[in-house]
Amino acid sequence: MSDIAPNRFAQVALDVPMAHLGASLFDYSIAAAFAGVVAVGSWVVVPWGQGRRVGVVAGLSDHCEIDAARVKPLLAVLEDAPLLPASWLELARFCADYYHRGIGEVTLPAIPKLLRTPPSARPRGSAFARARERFAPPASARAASVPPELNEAQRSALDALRAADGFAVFLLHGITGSGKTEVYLHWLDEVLARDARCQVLLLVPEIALTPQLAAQVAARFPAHSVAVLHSDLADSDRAAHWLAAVEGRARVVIGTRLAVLAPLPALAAIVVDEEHDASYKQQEGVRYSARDLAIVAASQRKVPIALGSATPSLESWHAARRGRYRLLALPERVGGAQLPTLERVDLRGRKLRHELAPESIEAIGAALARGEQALVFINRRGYAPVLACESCGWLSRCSDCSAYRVLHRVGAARPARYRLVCHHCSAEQPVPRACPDCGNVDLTALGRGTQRLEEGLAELFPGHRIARLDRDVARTRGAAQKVIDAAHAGDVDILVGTQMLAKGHDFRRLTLVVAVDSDGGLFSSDFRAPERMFATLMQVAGRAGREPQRGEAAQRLGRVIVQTRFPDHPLFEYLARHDYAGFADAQLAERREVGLPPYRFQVLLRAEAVTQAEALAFLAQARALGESLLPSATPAGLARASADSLRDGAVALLDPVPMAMSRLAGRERAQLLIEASARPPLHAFLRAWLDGLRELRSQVRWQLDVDPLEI
DNA sequence: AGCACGCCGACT
DNA sequence: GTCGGCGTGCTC
Repeated sequence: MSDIAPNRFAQVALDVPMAHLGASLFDYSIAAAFAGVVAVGSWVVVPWGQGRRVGVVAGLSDHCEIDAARVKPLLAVLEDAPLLPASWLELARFCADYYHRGIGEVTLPAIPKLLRTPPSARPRGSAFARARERFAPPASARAASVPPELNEAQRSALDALRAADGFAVFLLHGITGSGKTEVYLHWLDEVLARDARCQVLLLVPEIALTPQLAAQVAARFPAHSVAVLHSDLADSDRAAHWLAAVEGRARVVIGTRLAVLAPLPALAAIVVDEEHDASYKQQEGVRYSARDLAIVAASQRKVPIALGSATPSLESWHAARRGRYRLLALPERVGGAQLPTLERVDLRGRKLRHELAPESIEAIGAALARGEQALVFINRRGYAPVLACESCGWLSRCSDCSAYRVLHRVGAARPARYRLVCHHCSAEQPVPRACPDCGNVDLTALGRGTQRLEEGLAELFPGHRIARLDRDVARTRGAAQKVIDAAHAGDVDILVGTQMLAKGHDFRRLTLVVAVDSDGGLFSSDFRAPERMFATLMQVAGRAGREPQRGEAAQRLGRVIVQTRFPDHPLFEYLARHDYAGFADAQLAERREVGLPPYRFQVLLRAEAVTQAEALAFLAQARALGESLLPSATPAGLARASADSLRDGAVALLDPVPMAMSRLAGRERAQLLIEASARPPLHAFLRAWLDGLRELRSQVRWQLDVDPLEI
């Protein structure tokens, strides 16, 4: 067996926060005692500086890269731990390469903390044994549920999915209420039945909002154990569910973006629900897109993947239009329900009461009179976005961010108590008794958020039950669910809230949706703002009038009122026609015209420092370095206009600029945009550039964001 | 990021 | 005479 020299060194992946160093693979020598035990995928304990750490063996070799004198020996192999599959290391390697981070920065954070603590630092006994013992799949909320009959469109989507052999990407475009979830569940059920050991992965944007989803899935798959993975789990539960997934004991894994990096040895199919949702993109550390990684995983594992949405991301829509993804359409609501009608209310020159136009107030009153529910949507939490002194012009600016502190009502005490809160750095302060600049005691709350709207609605509709749902309400464990349950039970007449209300809840008595301020995304400097706004409004609108109510032959038609100052904006035309495809195609045409994703690939180099000048100086230096690495055919000082005509394969570095939120938590931030028309030359450039940037040894903190969502 | 080692002010 | 300020440099 061994005419080959034995492997004497292990390349160990460690999570060492040395971004500027670049590497995260370290060589350790393997003592004879471990020679037969250590394999690629083993968990090992290694010395690190003064202490010890758990790492993952990513490679074995008979020689090492550094001075033999510096190499230290492996201290232990965790034999109780499951061998991490090669397929997982392959995905992690892709992730590390694509996002230009160390393999250890990708692999180790994907492992629950409890399982990667060096054994000596833990109480006696194995963390693995405890985690195995602890695993308890979510209890199904009700008895095994009977799958509902599928309609024709759902059946033909299911037919396409079940015919998939090997890797294929499906984009399931289903309007709100068209029963996408049923299609996934039927499909996954069939996949699980085909092979008694295989596993399926279901990714959702925010599991914390829908704890009932796990119960629903558990009820549909009573024969299979379900593991749930998201960041709100207690450490011990996270370890238990993760281990059950890795060891193949859990056959259904449902989770948020972090679940895409769970090692699933027998993966057979993936679903990404609400694939357009921005929360799939990690916004700190390794800034990966879980949706994109899920597609890579499916491709590497040669399994089918379904992306579902009523408003797909333009990236996915484009891929479907090009034929790279297979488009499956669910154009109708289940049960023959009609889509709501959409009306625009022109706010220009109107007298508003509590931010509501007379038409909106009248419509809410009419819905209430019929015993129906209304939803009032406003994407701004708190009481008022800013506190102002009208005599001297003082505004409640945050001392650490380029933003205003938002006036928040705190507690339920009477009279009301308030605080000023920064939504960016979370800094809080009491409301000043008088203007800090001029001493004026009459400070004015400008504008309205969810809390003030709730107050206004109580005044407009006395005697009606009003409930609010936003991130502030959801902060209390179980509170969001309580509001949702109350709404379902019919104990709420008017729901007020942010987009949190838009996600996936069916309120059967809800027939009216009022979007209070819909203009935020129309003229934003962020080119993705219209896409996000369209998706949010479409989703909120989709809450209205979904299914015929009990004892009713026909469904009551839902009604959506959009309050706007730009009623003629094309976005609303598409929205009124429920024409996602028209909107998406128009947006794509614009993006192609000006050279934006998905026609162009973008990467951001972000920098933060004590002063804006330092951050910009670093980026200027980085840019000069970058220009020197590019072929001379690319002229230095390329401006946006000429970047539009980026020739094939070229990479362009734009001017460093302060970020839109230039100051955050006391640090000044700036960024430099890199654009390219093809990925391979872009990534080749980035590799060379990053080597140079690390050499700069700058004191400025910097990071790369590949495929940034917010610019 | 930690946590060393390494040279200059106020204390038992 | 020491305890300790945080400046720079390393971790296979």
